[in-house]
Amino acid sequence: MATNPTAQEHGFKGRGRPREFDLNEVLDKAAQVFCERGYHATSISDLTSGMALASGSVYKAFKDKRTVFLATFDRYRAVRDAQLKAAIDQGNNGRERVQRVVEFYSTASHGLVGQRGCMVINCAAELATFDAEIALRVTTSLNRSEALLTKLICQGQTDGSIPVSIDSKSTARSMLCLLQGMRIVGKTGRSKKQMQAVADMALKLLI
Amino acid sequence: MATNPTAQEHGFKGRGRPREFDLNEVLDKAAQVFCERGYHATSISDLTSGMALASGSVYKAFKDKRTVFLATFDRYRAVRDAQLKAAIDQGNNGRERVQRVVEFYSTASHGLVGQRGCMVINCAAELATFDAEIALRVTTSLNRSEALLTKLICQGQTDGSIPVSIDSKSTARSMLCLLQGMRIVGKTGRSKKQMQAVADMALKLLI
DNA sequence: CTATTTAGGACATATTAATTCCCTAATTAA
DNA sequence: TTAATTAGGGAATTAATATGTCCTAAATAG
Repeated sequence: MATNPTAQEHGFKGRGRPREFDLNEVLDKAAQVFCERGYHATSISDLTSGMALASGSVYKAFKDKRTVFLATFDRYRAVRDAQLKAAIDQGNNGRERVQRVVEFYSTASHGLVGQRGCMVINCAAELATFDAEIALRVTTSLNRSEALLTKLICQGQTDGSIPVSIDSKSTARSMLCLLQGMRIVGKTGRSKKQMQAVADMALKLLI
Repeated sequence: MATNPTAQEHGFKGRGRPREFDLNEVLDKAAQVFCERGYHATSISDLTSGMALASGSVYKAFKDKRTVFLATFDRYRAVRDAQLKAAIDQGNNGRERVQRVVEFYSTASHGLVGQRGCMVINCAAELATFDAEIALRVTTSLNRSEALLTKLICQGQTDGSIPVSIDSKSTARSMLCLLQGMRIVGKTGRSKKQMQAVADMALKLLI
């Protein structure tokens, strides 16, 4: 019978009342709260209002606040990685793909989204010396970004769009620093034009 | 009459027992605690053990936790600015001075100090969308760093060590992003050699 | 319909952390 | 020496909040 459409979406099987909310949507809302307030300053009531869920429901879906956070972190990264991949796929060679990445970050580093900041970076700052498991996720995330950049640079060196004279690994790491820094500086209110100029400058690293 | 040497140091005047500890030393210790644990996760007892002061003494010297934090932040910046200035003064022209700045950051972005991270950046991440007064200080701090870089680049353009063809402002902003990013990435454990390579790459922005 | 399962939200509790308070000791001016 | 004053320390207080527990209503399979 499944008159509740959301129930079908989630592939609800057994009897009983099906879940009414979309888990991913809820996690996306949680990500906003965590980005704005950080981990420790976020209370359960901040989460329940942000997620539009009652506390009982939160505790039914997750063990505790930390579990909500970890799930939110993973979801945040999955969404961002998908967006980034879509942007990269629009580039026709290594250099253009790196360019797309840089543009992606400059877009994310201004205005309201820029002010909210990146959840990975915020975690690195707030929790890296605090929670080993979260630190590991942050490190993994940054390492993957660095590896992705290295791959794109190598592609460019193969297809001729990036000079083979540069060291792909060091360049990728420098690029990573620049990108992360953009998101930090972007929290303090820079204009779209200013961050675009930074993105253009970033490409100097590829020479 | 002033048998306690510390009393004289602090210019104690009236009658009564003089302060026994050095305020700056205490704030330096507090900076370590705040860097490692962030603002919200730092309890007063974390502070008292870190500062080697009892809670009563902390509240005699400061209004509340936030006041301790603001004083710590200001002290942190003063110390770091002095160190940075000393490094800059060793450069003989604009380019060399920028180089010193970049080296200063690469040194700070590895090992234990690197893992602890920069208090300004950690604050930007944790408190920028949370506490307006702290956000203002973070913004001011970053703006000053950007202005300093712009000044050094202009010096280089005047003394001929940096090409006049580059845009000093955009370059300074990009450099700022790269430097801040180094401190973020440095939190996740990079080697001295790796960060030095990034520092070398950073100079490509000056071409 | 009936049994079953889940959301929602109010209420209770227990922990943790910020702040206050008070007592003692130290220091100094007179 | 004495009175005044202030620092230091830590216990006590208070406030916040994370977490756990109900109960009711809703939805569903059989």
